[in-house]
Amino acid sequence: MKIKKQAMSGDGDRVAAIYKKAAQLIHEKGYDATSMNDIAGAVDLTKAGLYYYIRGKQDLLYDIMNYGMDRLEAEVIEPARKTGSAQERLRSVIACHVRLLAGGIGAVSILMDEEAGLAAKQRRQIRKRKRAYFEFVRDILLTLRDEQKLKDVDVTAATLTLFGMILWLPRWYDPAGRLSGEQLADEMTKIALGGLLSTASLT
Amino acid sequence: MKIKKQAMSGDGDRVAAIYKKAAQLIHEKGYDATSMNDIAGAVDLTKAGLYYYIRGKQDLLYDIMNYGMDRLEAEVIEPARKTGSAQERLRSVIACHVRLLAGGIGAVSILMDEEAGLAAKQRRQIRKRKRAYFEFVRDILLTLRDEQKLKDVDVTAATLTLFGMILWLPRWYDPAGRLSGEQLADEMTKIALGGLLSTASLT
Amino acid sequence: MKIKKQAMSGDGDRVAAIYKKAAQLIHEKGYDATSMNDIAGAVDLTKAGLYYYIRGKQDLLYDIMNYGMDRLEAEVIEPARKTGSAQERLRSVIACHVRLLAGGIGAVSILMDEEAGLAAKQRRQIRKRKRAYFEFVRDILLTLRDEQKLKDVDVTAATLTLFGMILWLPRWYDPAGRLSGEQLADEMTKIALGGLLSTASLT
Amino acid sequence: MKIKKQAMSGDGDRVAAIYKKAAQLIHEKGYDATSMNDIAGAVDLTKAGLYYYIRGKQDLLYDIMNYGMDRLEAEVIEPARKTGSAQERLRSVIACHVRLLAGGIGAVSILMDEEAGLAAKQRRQIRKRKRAYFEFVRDILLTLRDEQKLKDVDVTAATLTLFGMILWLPRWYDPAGRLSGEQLADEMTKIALGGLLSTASLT
DNA sequence: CATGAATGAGAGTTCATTCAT
DNA sequence: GATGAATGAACTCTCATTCAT
Repeated sequence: MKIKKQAMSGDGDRVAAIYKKAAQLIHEKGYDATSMNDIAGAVDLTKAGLYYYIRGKQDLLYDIMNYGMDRLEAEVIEPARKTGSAQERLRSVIACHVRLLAGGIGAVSILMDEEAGLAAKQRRQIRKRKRAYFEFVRDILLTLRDEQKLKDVDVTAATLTLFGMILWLPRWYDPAGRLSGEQLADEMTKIALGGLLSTASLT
Repeated sequence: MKIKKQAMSGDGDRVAAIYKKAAQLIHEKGYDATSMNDIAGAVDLTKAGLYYYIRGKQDLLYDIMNYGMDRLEAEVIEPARKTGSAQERLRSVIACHVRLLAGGIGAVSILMDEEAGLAAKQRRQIRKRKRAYFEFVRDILLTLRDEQKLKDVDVTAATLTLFGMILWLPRWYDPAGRLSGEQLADEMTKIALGGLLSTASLT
Repeated sequence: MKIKKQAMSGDGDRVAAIYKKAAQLIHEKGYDATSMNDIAGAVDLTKAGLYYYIRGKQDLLYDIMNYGMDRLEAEVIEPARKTGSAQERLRSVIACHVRLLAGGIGAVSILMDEEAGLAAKQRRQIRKRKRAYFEFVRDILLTLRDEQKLKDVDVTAATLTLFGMILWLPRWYDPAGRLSGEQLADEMTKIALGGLLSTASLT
Repeated sequence: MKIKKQAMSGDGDRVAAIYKKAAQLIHEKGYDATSMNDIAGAVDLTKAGLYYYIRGKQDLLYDIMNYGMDRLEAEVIEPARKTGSAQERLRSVIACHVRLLAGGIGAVSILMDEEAGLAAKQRRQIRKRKRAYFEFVRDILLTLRDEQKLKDVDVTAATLTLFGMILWLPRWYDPAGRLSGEQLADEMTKIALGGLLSTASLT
């Protein structure tokens, strides 16, 4: 008995392929500039055929973003949650997020850029999940502050500044370039921790 | 005799008002999602009336971006160029750029986001100017490395990471919020320098 | 005391200059493709300024066409009317019309091409004048037939064929080219008369 | 298996119907004055629906003109090429061209009128084909001159005058009128040959 | 006389979406 | 499952025309 697979589960599912290509195209050209025709063509379907698999352009974006958030939670938040100290948790978040983005998964890269394309209700939903991630990281910084391991900075601003470093990455990182994702994760962790932690706690 | 004013000089010029509002709208909704109707309505004109002042949507974007680059060069690069040490130059760049972005000038915020809307020839022009800014900052880091004041990081990646911190700002900063632009400049300078400079050179 | 001159009378009148340039532009690019801006620019006026002299685009076309008909009547019909024999009348019509067209007067060249731009009422008026010219020439052929000087052809078709030869001229004739208007008038008269008159009457 | 039909082949193809109606409308009202809405309405489609079949207005015109040239070459040049003497070749060209135009095929009637609507590259292409036709006919006249069968006229001017007679036809000929296309071809051949050939060679 | 500013109407074109087959 | 055909709505842009100054 065939069971309908979870979207974008990575198996042979046609839907997964559509989501992947769509996410990639949207990452490259932007949501508005990516037409259903572009997407259909990229997965060898006609525009009409595409609609057998998806409900509409907006829903496609919504699904992609939710998939991106799934990955983010699974590969950034979950590992960090299992990590002992706040400092290690922060290091883990940064390194994992950088690694994830360096992986070039369109769905994750898109996350912060294309909210405007969503319907109001969907946007609210996605924002809630993003906010949870933000709070998760901010809480780490708050803990670090309590442990007097944080530089004397505004915690919210610091969190957002940290996000900037990380989330800017899809704009310039070339997986085929000089630095591997792993190396980049190292470099950026170094910079970010250097920027956030008090000098004393950097050893 | 009436003299044609510099575009976006901020005076009563109608064109300036159009550029300003357009930049703001494009910043808020994105270039594609901002229709000429939106822009016209925002400056109390009909769509057709708008075309009395501008040549077309693409040219409008191009003009706005060039204006944004003008401001960037005048208010970030120029002051830094006059600054003595590389370390001070870096501090100046960060603080000035943050202050400029915190000022909420749409034209500057847009700079990094809407390149796709430009014609090929225009894009090349804008890219050249952006590249010059990137090189300017990268050169500062290179100098710092020679002076052994830089952490042991890949200079290019570090420059781009620094840009991420700064350029992400328009996504979240609220001028009416808790932190003034000046405060934010301080905070972010602290974080950025902490992340980039070797521990020894931080006093 | 200044007296309002007849439009396009050839003197220094501003209106005359407008008509002339407009006619020329319309001849070159077609009525629809010629914008009021084009016309205004060609006579060193703004679009708005143009409207001081003319009532509108359609009326401008109408006036130009009437001027063209005036010239046609004065320089083709009138001379022919004063000519003795039908055969000489025909020769005169052909030669004069060719000469007129070779003169490169836009208003005359346009006559047969831009009727569609007129309002219904204007079109009817212009058509009436054109029809009169057609009848005038056709009557010459009818007379020639009675005199047995015409080839055995359908008179209406012959008249229209004759018109074709002549009216096609503005499409290809270059006043700066090899043939003068006078020479061309000779050549075309030779061909046309050869085509229409019975062999016997050609001497 | 459905095979894509040749455009304008006259069968049931939708595209063919569009080309035909479009050509007809353009012939009647001119290219500029014919809107995509007009064309769409004439084939019972919406403006948007029309774009399923064609690439754009300019390309539509280009395709129509090429089709017109195809017909001209097949039905005027080809038959003449197979004809023995130059004199017979000339007679054939005139008669065939007249017959073709009398057939009321919009695409052929348009050929000489709407070049201005084409893009530069397209115009060059169409001009090349027209020029070839012109040269073909001019060569016939040159041959006739060598055979001393031509009146003493400028060959280029004579060719263009001949074209005038023929190409003017769509302006006035009514297929439902008194004269059949066949009759008209006879009449016009008589006139044209009478006009061009030396008296001696007319028998 | 002439203009700067503005507009309503309409142009060509694209696009997400639908539906019978 | 997938498509060819079609559409309504929206978009960018142009143009003839007007009017206060």
